[in-house]
Amino acid sequence: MSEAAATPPAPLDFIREMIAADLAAGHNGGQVVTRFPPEPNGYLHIGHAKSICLNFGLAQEHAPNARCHLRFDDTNPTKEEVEYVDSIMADVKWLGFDWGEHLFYASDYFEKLYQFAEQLITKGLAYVDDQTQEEMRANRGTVTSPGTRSACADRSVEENLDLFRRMRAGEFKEGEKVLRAKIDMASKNMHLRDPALYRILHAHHHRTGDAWCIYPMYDYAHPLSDALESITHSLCTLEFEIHRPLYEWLINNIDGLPGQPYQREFARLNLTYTVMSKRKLLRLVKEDLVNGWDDPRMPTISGLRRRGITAAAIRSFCKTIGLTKFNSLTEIALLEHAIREDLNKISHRAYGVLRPIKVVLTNYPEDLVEHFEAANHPEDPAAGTRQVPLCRELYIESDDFMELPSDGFHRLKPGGEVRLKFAFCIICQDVIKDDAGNIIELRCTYDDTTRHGKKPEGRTKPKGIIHWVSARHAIDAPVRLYDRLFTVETPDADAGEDGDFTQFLNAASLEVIPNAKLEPSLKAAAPGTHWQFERVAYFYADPIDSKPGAPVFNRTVTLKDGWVKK
RNA sequence: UGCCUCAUGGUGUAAUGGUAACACAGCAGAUUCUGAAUCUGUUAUUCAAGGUUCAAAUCCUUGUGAGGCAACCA
Repeated sequence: MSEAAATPPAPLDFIREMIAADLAAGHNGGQVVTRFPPEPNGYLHIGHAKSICLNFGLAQEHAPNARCHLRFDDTNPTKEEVEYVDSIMADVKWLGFDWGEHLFYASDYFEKLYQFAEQLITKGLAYVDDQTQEEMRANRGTVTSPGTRSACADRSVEENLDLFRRMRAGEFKEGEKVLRAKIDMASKNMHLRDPALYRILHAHHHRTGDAWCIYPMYDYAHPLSDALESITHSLCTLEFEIHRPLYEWLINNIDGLPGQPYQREFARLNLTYTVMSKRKLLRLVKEDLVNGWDDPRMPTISGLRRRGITAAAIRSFCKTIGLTKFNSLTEIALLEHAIREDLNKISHRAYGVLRPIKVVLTNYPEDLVEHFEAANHPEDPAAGTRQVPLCRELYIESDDFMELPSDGFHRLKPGGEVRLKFAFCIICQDVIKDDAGNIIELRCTYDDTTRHGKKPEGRTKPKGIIHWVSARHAIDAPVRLYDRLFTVETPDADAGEDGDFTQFLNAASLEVIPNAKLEPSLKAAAPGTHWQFERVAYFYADPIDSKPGAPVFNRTVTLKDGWVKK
C-alpha cells in the first residue's frame, strides 16, 4: 500500500482540469500565465480574494513555468483613483501573493491599442459612428429583434482613419463620435452588434494625465492587454461569458499579437448577510453607513483584515468554496469556520470580562494579592504561561451568573459553586441588590483546597469553569463587538428591483463597550495581535486606534457556543 | 418572449457511464480547569418526465427553476 493510495489527490476543478489538458497537449510551451485585472475604482473584497487565490494560486501550482500578472484595468479615468491602486496592491500582498516584476496597467498599452484600432479600420472592421448614445441604443434592436446598422458604417477606410485620428487629436466633444467594431447588427449576442471600441473622454487620467482624450472600452482593451502580456488563461466571472465571442473576435482579427489567450468564466462568490458589489459597498462608505472601506463589518479585504481575520483564513476559505459555474450562495458559517480554525491555532489566551459583575471573596484576606499561572495556549506549551493577579474583589461575566438558573446551566448560581479557571473554586453565598432590585455584587467564599493543580479527595468537581479578572488590577479598554452587517441573508435580492438594500442594515452590527475589564497583561497587547478572550471570542488589537499601553479590541468572531438554553 | 449558462443533503463541493462521498451547519455521546478545541457516532442529497444502456448524477429529448445579456461601465 503506497502513500499515494492512502491519500488521493485533491480533485481538480474545471479550470484546473482545462489547464492540465492544455499542458498535456503541449500548448503555450508548457507555460501558464494568468492575471488578476482589477479596475482601480474601489477596494477589493472577499469576492476578489476568490479570484486572487485562483489566479495567483495557479501560478504557484505551476511554478516555475508560470506567473500571475497584476494588471490595473484603468480604461475609465472618470472612476479611477490612485488611492484604489494603492489599496489593491496592499491587499494582494497582504493576502500572501506576489506579482514580482509583473505589474501592469492597461493604460501602458494605450498607444499599442490605438495602433491596433487603426489596423481594424484599415481592414474595414471598424468605423467611426456619429450617432448619439440614444440613437445607438435605439438602433441596436432588442434581444428579440435585430438592430439597424448606422449609415456611418459605409464610410471609407480613409475617412474612418481621418476621423479616428481627429478624435485622438481632440477635435470632437464627448459623445460626438465613437469607434465601433463592424461585426453583426443582427447577432443574437447583443455584444456583437457593432460594439463600441473607443469613446471620447476629455478626462484626466491618474497615470496618463491629459495625453489622451479617447479611451478604449473594456471589451476592446481587455483581450488585447491579455494578448500583449502573453496571458494563456484569462479567467473571469460568469457575467463576462456573453463577452467571450467578442474577446475571440478581437484576438482573431488583429495581427501581430504576441499571445493567443482564451477566456473562461467561473461563478463569483456570494455570501449570506452581506453585499458584494463595489457599487453598493461604495454607497455604504459614501453615505457613512459604515466607517470607511476598512470598517470591520465590511466584506472588503481591508475590513476583514481590520476585524482580525487572517490571510490564511481567507485562503483556506477560498479553497473550501471550490470553483464552479454554479451561481451559489455561501453561508457565512463557512467563512467563520475557516477563521476560527486559524485563530484557534495562533491566538494566545487571556481573560477579558465584557459585562462585569463584581464578586467579593468574603473569606479572602483584604490585603493579599496572589498570582496564578495561566497557560497562554492550551494546546501549545511552547506558548508559555503568564501570571494573573487575584485579590479579594473580582469581576466575572454577568452571563456567568443566574439568580434563577435554567436547566443545564452550570455556571454560578445562589448557593452554587464554580471554578475560577487556574485559581480555585468559589461558592455564591449572597446576592446583593440595589434599591431597584438590580444585582450589584455577589458575596462568595473560596475553597483553599481546590487550588489549581490540587485534587482534593472525595470532592465532586463543579461543572462550571469561568474566567475572571482582579478588580484591583484590571485594565479598562474599549472593546467593539461586531456582528453581521445585515439582518437578512440576501439584502440584494430581498430589496428587489427598485428597493433599497440599506433597509436591511443591522442596527446592532456594532456595539461598543467603552470599559471592558481585562487582565493586566493585555495592557501590553501590541496593535495588530490576535487574542482569544477565553470563553468569549477572538479579538484583534486594532492596528489604528490602539496606542501603546492602551489597546482597543475588535471582536473578530465569537467562540462556538454549544450550550443551548432549555 | 430571443440567446447564453447553470441545477447533487440546510449550505459549499466531489464522484469524468460502474458502491452517491467530503467539509460546514445540525443532532447525540466521549473528553476537557474554555459549554471552545479535540474525538466518536448520526440525520439528510442527484429539479421533473421520458429515452439510450447490462448499468445514468453523468449521455439524449422535452419541460421546470435560477442567473446573465440590449453603458460611449468594468
